[in-house]
Amino acid sequence: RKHALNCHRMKPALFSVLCEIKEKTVLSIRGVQEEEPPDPQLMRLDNMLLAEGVSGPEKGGGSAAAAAAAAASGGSPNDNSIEHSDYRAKLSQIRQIYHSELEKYEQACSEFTTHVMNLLREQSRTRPISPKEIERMVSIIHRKFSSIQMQLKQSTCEAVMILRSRFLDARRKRRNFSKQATEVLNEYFYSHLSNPYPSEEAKEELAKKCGITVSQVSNWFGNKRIRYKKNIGKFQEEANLYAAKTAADATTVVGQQGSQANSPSTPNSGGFPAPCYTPDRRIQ
DNA sequence: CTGGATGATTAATC
DNA sequence: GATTAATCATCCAG
Repeated sequence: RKHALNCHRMKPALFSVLCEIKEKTVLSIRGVQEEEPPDPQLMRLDNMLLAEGVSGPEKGGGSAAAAAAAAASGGSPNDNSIEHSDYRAKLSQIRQIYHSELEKYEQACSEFTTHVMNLLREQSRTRPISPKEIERMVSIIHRKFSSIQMQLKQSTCEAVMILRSRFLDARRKRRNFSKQATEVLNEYFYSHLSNPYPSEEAKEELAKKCGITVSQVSNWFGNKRIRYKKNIGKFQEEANLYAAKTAADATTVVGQQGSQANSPSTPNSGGFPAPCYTPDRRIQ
């Protein structure tokens, strides 16, 4: 009977009528909000992944990328190249997982889609299913899968953020300055105890001499000032040591005027907000 | 392992 | 923008 029905000469006409009715009654009701604007959240995630180089174009082989990055940061031979390579290794790991997952999803999606399409096409022989409806079904499937993809993107973003905070946050890979660097910094600090605020030029000078950055010099002085002020007693010994050191230097290079009142025997007990406020105001 | 030292970050302040 | 004060995260000597 089925076969007889399918072969009936009125069947195509009947089919199209049934499809039309169905479209009018069911599809038109739900098909109102068909077009949704691109999700801003998804766009944000996409942009971030792109910026991090996770979802972007394949940037050559791993070694080539490493070489390029090394050349890009080749200006200063800092020892953070190891950390960077570690960071990039982890990042590429994330990237790999992301891409394989994405591919898996895409494959599953297309598989599922073709499966559903075949099923619907098969059923359309006995049931009124218009091509439009199949199309709709496909778009529904795609939307579902893209929401899954968004979850993947979200979790990938999270992983990248965690990685960043672990590697790029310098606090986590703190190295103490070299002995001579702290020597130089302390020397400056204790010889300018009445006004331990190096100018920009002085900071650059110190940075160069210590092999650190200007902001590191600023950090050091910020920490030193506050910690000295907080417990002057604890730094007394150090103060005497460096006062003696600079005094020795002054004796070797004769001709130093004593405007600073450097008294090694009686160290300044008042601290640097000294009673004798020495205005060394610099122009900004 | 633990506590102090230390470099870096952050919120508040000027 | 610079500095302070508090805090974080790590280092390191004991």
